[in-house]
Amino acid sequence: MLQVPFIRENKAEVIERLSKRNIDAVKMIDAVIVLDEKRRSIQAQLDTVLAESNTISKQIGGLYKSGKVEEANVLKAKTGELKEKSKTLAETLTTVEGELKDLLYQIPNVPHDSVPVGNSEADNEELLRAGDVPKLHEGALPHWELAKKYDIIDFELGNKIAGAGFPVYKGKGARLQRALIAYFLDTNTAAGYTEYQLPHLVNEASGLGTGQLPDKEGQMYHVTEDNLYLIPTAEVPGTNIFRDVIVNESELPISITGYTPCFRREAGSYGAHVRGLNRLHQFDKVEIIRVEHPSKSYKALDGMVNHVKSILEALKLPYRILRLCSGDTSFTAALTYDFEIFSTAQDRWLEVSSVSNFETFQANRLKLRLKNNDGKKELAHTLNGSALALPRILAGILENYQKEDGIHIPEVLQPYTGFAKID
RNA sequence: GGAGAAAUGGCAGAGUGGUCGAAUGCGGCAGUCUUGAAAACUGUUGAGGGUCACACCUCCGGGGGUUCGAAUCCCUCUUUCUCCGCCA
Repeated sequence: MLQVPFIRENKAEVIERLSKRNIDAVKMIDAVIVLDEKRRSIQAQLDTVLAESNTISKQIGGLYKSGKVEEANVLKAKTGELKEKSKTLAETLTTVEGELKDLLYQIPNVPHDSVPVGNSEADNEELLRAGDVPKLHEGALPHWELAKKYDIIDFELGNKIAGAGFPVYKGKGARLQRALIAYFLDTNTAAGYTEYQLPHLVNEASGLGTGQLPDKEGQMYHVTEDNLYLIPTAEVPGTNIFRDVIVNESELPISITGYTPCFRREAGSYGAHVRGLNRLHQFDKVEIIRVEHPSKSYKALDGMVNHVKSILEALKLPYRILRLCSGDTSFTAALTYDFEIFSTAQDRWLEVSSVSNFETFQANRLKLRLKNNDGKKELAHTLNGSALALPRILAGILENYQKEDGIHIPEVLQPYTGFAKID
């Protein structure tokens, strides 16, 4: 959520920057300013009425004490009118505040200056391509075939138990999943992130805090009985640790990591591109989250990018880094870098991480503030990224590391898997 | 799930209808003292709205009500604790 004072003071700039997202924000921004003025004017009127009413109440108290009941009753009669007035004003205020909030919920974050203009993923800017694409033997298979051949992932079984998009990992497949989670967590904690285990269901306030609600309501599984949502990413419970929190500047940066399963309804996805592990309703992910001082958040973002890079390099997977274009950058993010690994067997790039700076967009909804060293309060910046999402990493390992005699496990993972080959 | 108790500032904890945004202690911050530190002492220290700045308004778990006036009374929801039941 953008900050109203920022919108008010930088109206033209906000509209200009939002236009990068192909949004004509003129009407919305004007409406925000009008509603905010209305809000403040009504607030002021209400305050005046309440002030008068408070004064009279105090006088009545004094009169009663000195036994002047008659005079007190005269004043009492006066308060009825004030009460009516304040009630009406308070109702109007609630309405206007609601309208303003609804409107603000509809306005996405303003993209960072470096974000290239574009409509789709085709316009994303490739910044780096690294790692060797292996030459596979004749008859190399895509991961869903490999999964069947070595009996490590059973998609049909998952289908039976839950439905499409809920794979069952077994044997060395299950162990490899566990190894990846442990390896990622160890790597992240070694880099200074504190490990958390977080709830997998969250309440409505948390969904609003990080921006999944109301914008992406249909993408989350909703447990209506208890009004809870299954998390689509650890970003939601992880970032909401800091909802309604004021941190001291000296406590920054805050760096946390956590493994969670992620649940996504993926309404509207279909076809060959969602085959196998490419798109799932339930998958595992290790997330990194940071809370930063605004002056340091972009440096932190670079640090996170380098961290993810180092993991992919350790796994020896061919990858590239993209700077997402305005059309592909999510609603809440100001700047996002995507990591993709190249799957030789599928001959396509697979997204494995998305690292974003949300600046104050989430913090404003979360009311996550920092008290700087001068004692002044301002909104903090939040960031997060995957380090990493499992399914496509697994797909990449299976496909890129396949040899005729089986799938060779990347060296760094072997201490975690306890085996060097799946055959 | 049943019975009872409770929810107040960073923490602990007073406050049961008016002068309470709220005693006191701890913690935090600043200062005095000290070569420095500790101790001791002094001062200061919640959040939001509003204003150029004040004034002023709101907030004592959430929501609603009674009253001229609510942290205080009533209703309701949530959460926590104790006991019982069930249970990985």
